[in-house]
Amino acid sequence: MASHDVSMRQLRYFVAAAETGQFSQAASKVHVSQSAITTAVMQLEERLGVKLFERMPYGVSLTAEGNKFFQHASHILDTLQDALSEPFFLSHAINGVVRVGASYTVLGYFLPNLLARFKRSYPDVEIDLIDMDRGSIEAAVSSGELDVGLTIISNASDLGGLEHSVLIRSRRQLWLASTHPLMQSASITLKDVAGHAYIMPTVDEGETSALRYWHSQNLEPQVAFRTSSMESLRGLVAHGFGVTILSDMLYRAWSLEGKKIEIRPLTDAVPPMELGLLWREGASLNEAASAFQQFLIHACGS
Amino acid sequence: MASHDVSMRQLRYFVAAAETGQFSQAASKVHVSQSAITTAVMQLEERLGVKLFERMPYGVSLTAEGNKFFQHASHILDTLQDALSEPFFLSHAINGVVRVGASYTVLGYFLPNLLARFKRSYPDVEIDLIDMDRGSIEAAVSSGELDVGLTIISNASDLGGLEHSVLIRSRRQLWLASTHPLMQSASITLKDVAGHAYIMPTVDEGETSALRYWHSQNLEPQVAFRTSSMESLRGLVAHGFGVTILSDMLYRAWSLEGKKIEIRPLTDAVPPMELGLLWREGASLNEAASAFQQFLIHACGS
DNA sequence: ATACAGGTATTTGAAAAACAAATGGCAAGC
DNA sequence: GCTTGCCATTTGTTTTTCAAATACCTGTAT
Repeated sequence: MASHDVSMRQLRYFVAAAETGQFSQAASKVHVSQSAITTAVMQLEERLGVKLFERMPYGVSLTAEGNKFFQHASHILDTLQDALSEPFFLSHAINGVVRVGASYTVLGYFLPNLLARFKRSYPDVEIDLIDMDRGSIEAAVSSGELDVGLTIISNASDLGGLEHSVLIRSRRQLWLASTHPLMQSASITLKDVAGHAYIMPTVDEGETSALRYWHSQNLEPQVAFRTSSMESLRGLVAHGFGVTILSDMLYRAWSLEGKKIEIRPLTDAVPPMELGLLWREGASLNEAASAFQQFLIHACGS
Repeated sequence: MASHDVSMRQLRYFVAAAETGQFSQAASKVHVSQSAITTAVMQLEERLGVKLFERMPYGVSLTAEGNKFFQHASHILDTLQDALSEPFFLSHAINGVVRVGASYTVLGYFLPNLLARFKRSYPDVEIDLIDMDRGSIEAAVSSGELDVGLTIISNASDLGGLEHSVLIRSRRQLWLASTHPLMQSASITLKDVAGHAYIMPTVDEGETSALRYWHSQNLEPQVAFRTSSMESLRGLVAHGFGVTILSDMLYRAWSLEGKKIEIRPLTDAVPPMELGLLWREGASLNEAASAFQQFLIHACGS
């Protein structure tokens, strides 16, 4: 009587709720009534013996345990989608090696899940993964040393000789501690942010890409720290030493020490981060590389 | 009207059927009636538009597509189990590096899934994975160069100074092509196998461990090929060039070219393969290594 | 203070899904 | 040709899921 089994339906509703931050909005996203979401989440919480959401007057927000469960749940739904949408026939026949270059944040935040999923669908394709900066990746793809590259394409100015496809566009938002004064503001502009200590990430050309939109509004961030470590950045933000603006792809709600990091949209049009796939113009990819390319495009498509 | 959503329940029933090879046996395994299994599998087949099982008079057997779907489905159920059974509280706080040594087949066939699952549960633990032979792993664990080792423990004779825990016992069975004459026999002994061409795997001490049980019955295999490549071995078996005896852990129903490989139990008591975790006697593991150890033991437990 | 607006929780009766048990059909082995 | 051990189908019951209405809770504006 304790553990009515967890269902896909519950996971779908839970994930929708986690993604939207509101039960009612989640309800319309998955085309059911709000009570269905409420009930499903309650059943999950009962089954797990853990509160998954903190109920706020304006919606809900994941607890630490909820956040963890969210990782698992999304992974399950992703895997299910792979299982359902695959071209059933050829994938087992494909083998070979794909040489992939990826830049730092792509490697750490974007690829791990997708690689594991790819491997499950194409068990006989070997991925040769190389960690490089954007410039080197572009050069190596051009010269044919790499089959494909994965970079933050919005940092690139000229991609002569390379074909590309944008895999995800990830909105840039303000990261801040729950206790930060800006949490009070209903809406936040870049000018508001300029009045507070800023933590400048330096990985993957973070500084130049940030300054591009700061300068386009004739503003200057008040840089208090400069770091190439995402972990330390998270810690600094969580403890209220400053705020930063980064893409949702890099966002994790919790710092290593278990303090929550909040995000708020910026009303200025800060351009989104674009992560893209590069390959050599005109060159025909081998079968394995082509499968990898198609897989990524498809997995990011919906 | 086409796509009544796939449910966990269907996946559970499907996986049970795939594992047992009989709907009726699967039914009793998951404590439902046989018609429930039939219906669930039919719904899946309808949803996917693909036949998952070949119905035989003595049970069912996965099709190529079914086998593929089976990989995904088991992964989903594993992930769900991780999500439900985790100690929710500490895992996010744990970070550090675990140095793991694993031998060839362990690395290729046992670890990939588990590593991905571990990473999802403990995102801040880094696994430093090193490919070594059994002897070197035992030495490196003894000396403290590695935190833990993963080896085929049934090959070891003496583990002085090392603690160990058997993670899985994997039954050794006969692999053969669907067209092989031995497929006709209702029951097969080692002596029967001695009358046919044998393909001898040489990886991970395959030859010495095989000869151990051959010689204990005063028999000698008729070795036609000797190979260190699992891929070529699979191809040779699938094409009927010979048979081999290997553990279920290494078994995959389909060769790279898409030909099916069958397995049959041996009526002689061929000892199972034992895969074990090694660590240094008396040494206290660091937090990350200990989490890894516990995770493996738990994940293999049920 | 009070009303309101935006959220979540609860109740209720109807619709759909899942179930077990019984029955039917099919093929292999005796 | 009978029996046995499978999977498939049918049937009526039980359980789950659902939407809609309503209650509730909490900040905000009046």
